[in-house]
Amino acid sequence: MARKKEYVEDEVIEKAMELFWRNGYESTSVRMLEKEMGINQFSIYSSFGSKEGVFIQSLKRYTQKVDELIDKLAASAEGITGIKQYFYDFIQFTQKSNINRGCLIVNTVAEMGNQAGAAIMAEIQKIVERRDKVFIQKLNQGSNKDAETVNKQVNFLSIALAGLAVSSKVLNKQQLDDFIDSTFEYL
Amino acid sequence: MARKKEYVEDEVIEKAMELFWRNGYESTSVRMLEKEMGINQFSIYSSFGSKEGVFIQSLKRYTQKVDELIDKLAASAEGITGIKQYFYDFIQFTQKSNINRGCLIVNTVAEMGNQAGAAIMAEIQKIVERRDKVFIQKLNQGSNKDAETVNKQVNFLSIALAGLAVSSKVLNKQQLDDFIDSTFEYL
DNA sequence: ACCTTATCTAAGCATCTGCTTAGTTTACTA
DNA sequence: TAGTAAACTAAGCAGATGCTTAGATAAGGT
Repeated sequence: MARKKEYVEDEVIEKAMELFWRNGYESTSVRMLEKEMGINQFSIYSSFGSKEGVFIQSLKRYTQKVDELIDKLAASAEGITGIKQYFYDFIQFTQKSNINRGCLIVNTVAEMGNQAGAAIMAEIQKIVERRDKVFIQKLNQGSNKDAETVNKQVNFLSIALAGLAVSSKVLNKQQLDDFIDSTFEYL
Repeated sequence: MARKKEYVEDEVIEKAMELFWRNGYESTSVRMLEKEMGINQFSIYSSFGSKEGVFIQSLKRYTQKVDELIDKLAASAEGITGIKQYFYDFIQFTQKSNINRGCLIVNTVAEMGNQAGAAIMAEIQKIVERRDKVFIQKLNQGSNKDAETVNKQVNFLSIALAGLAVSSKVLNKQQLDDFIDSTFEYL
């Protein structure tokens, strides 16, 4: 009946994600996407509708990757030590291939703040909520803190992780590791 | 002999700074600067050379403002409590006028990472070094920790502050205050 | 083999980007 | 009051921006 797509959408989104991750949303042009994804602008628009559409799919792909890290934490027998390991895993995840790209989610918050479109906001909240849920679970493991305390600890870890993500763009590994050490010293 | 400028450079830079602070470097166009600064593009280029030139001057103006907060801390009799107050002062400083603009320095790091031009990098390092110096001084106040401990604490505070700055774009005051509480709980 | 339908290429759209330049206006000196 | 030098206005530059569209190409059912 009709012609077949010459590309797999998941594969080209992976490449788009890398580009947005490195450059941010605004600094990534459709021409750059075209080159990196290896498909024509027509195909980009017919598959994803708009530049923002490509970005949202990239965010979804990104959250899938972060989900794997969260899965590992959730499956771990450790409590707080497991969360600490998540921190280490996370900075390793962001620094693959010698480029200081930070975290796509944190980068996006920094770039768009609360002016981000609803679909983007939704994607960000989704990953944050899932992560916080597992953090809470791990913080409760083998102790009986009240909900308020745990809540405050999750809040602390969340903002600490954001700091780590931005800072990873300019600081060295030692400084990041030291920060993680300090963060978990009294937790 | 010649005509007078109809604007004061410091005054128009103040407005440029506000714009960069809200929107970031890339998302701020020369046309937007023209409107906000209230002067023609010719004047912008004759006074500051380029868009980057305007940005660098904006950074300098920003660091002057942050310097006032650091001055207050340096003048304070308090040690660690003084640093905690600096954290509160800082989030208040970023949130003037109900816009969640975060911190211009942290925003710039998030946007450009280590790809920032030398002049921009220099300006960022200048303010960070000055702040860290005062932090160290305050951490040493009334205690005899070894240099390594203090160094690690400054590193911790620096990254925590970055986290606070990004997070201030999407979190509420209670969450930010709770984070500050947690940060200084065991320091 | 032919027709339908989706996918491809590549050129094009209006608008915006950072920056420049020709020509006018202003202020001060001589 | 005439001359000079800087600062103004506003039009314009080439190239980039996000997105669209006309026409060629290919895959399958009949």
